[in-house]
Amino acid sequence: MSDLLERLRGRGWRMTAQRRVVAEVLDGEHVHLTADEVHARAVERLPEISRATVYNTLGELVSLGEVLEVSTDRRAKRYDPNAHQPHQHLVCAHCGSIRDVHPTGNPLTDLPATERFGFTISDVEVTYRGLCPDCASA
Amino acid sequence: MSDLLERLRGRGWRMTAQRRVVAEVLDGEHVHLTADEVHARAVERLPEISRATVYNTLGELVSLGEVLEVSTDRRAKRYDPNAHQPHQHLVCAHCGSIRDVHPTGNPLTDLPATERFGFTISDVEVTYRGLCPDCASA
DNA sequence: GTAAGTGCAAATGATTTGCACAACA
DNA sequence: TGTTGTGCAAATCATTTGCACTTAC
Repeated sequence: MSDLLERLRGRGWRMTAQRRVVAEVLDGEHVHLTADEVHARAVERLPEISRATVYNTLGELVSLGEVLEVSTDRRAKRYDPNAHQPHQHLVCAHCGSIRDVHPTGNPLTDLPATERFGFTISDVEVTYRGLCPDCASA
Repeated sequence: MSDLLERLRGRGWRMTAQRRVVAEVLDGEHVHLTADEVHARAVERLPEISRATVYNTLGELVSLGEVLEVSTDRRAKRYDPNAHQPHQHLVCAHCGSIRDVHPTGNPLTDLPATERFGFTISDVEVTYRGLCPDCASA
């Protein structure tokens, strides 16, 4: 419960029914949804919301830095509302589901200059891959 | 130069001109190509090769475990021929290019049982994000 | 000779876009 | 009231597929 809505309002984000619903669907989730899943849940609360609006809104939240875009495979991108706390991802190799896990004292692996090939590094991501309980038992 | 061709022949992979060219294009690369880039380079050597064949062949190399599929964003997947040595990736947030970097004694972060949420973990990936020299200077 | 690979073109799935209409500030 | 957001439908991009043809073994 990080009160995404609160933060957005504080930033002067123009509020509409559709935007509120999208933010509400995302807020506090630790299992990340695809744009289509967000749309499906949004429709439950606001039947006339369109897919395009959900895509636009998600894209906007990403550029505001309030939501992270996570792509793990060629399937749909997933949206992670926990852009604040540093965390890692657990990804199911079979169904593509993603959930957050929290840093366990992992040494923020640093890359020596000789291995940077001129890149300016701004972020390091750690992803654990495996099977989620549902896929493992199927 | 890991001689991908050698290994494939050794595994009894049915060889054709198209498959040879695809394997040759990938072999030894440390900067990873998209399917379309592989196709473009393959066409230079074998003008009549089709995109579908390149896709088929790449998919096959992936299921043989000889090539790794890397997806970092919603752009095209990229193919990494160094499925053997463990390594990490350096990704340009702007143009999407990817290159290998080699482990620098980083402790393969382990995830405690309490943070696994029932997942069976089989792999850990580390990705460095930033800007490549070209995009940084642009 | 025959199973397997290839090319083409059409199909698919996720996401984006153009544009007329509607609604927040 | 004017700028910004919304919905629809059509467009785009990467990738996959169906199917008749060709080829490695």
